[in-house]
Amino acid sequence: MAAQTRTLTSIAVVTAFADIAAGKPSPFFPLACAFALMSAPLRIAFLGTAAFAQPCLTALHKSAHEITRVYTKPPQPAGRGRALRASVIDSTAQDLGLPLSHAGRGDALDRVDLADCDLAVVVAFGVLLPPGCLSAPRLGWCLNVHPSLLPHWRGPAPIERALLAGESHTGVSLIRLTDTQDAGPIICQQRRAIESTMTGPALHDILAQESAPMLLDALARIKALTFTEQDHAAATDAPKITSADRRLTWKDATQADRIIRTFTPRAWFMHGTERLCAVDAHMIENTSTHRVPGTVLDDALTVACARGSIQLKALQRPGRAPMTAAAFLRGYRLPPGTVLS
RNA sequence: CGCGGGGUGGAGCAGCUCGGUAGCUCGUCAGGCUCAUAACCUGAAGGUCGUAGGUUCAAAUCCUACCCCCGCAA
Repeated sequence: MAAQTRTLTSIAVVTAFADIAAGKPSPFFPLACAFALMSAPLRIAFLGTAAFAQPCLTALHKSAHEITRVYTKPPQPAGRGRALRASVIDSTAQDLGLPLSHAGRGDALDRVDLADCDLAVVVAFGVLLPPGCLSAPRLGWCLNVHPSLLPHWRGPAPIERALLAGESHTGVSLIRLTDTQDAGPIICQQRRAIESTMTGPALHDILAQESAPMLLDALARIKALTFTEQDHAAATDAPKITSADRRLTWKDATQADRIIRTFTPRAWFMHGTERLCAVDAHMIENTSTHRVPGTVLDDALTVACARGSIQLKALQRPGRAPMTAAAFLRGYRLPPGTVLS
């Protein structure tokens, strides 16, 4: 495939130039331009860690481009028991048989050598690249995939922040890396509507899937790409998610619904000393209950909020599996009048 | 060795501290009531109590090891 493309390009270009040199219009000229713009396969270094990066890595591997090396964060203590766990990209790269290096904070990052590739593609890497790396690839820059419509939601949690803010749209941006996080000039963006029932994990997967063809398309046009400076004045922040962000407050049913959808199944609240997770819910609009926010209103687990109310459809208590409200109530007392906090 | 919870008929749970006949809310099946029903009444089927050892006259319950599931925190 790579060889064929190169050969066709050569033939078209040579023929076109021969014609032009001979002083006659060439029918091959447009073809030559097309092939030249399409460009040959690239040698690419891939830097990624989180699951969001997986579709991009897989797509690159299937494409004509050559992945010179995959860089990912070293295995970190994670999960129960704090055993070392390899990143998603770590295991994916191994499955695909790609050359793999670990690069984390500090000196491990110095081992990132981008001089051997045409371009570095950075997706959900989780580590800021040292300034020296940014221009190291042969093309002189690094490409970053970011799951938001930059300059909105710069930072580590753009998907969640967009959903929590009740945005009607978000999307994926391809940018050139600069020394300021997520502030580089934009190559292209793809908008994506956020339906009222969208959940965080679903949106994450959708954007991850959609980013792969965007990336391939940009690589195919690599020599014709244009860079548009971000409107820095319009930038918004998407800080890391904390446990407090996932807690329900019963202030506003709309906001409670967003929190549950964004963080399902990890949105939580307290019942006495028990910490319960709200897995799924249905917002009930325009109901002014005048009850203490957090009060259970009926046998169907409708909970009063200061504004509106919300019905919990599925929940989970610590140590137990998630279950429907009906199943939950069979073994857990949560009668009307109970106040949750 | 980060902290912690759990595994009991098909579902969700109680029982374990203090060993002594398998319990609750449902579901399923059969029958009844009803114009009718997801409602109500009556009855029935269905369980090696995660696995393997140990202690004991006797283990869901106490002891040991192992398997599986989950929450927190990172």
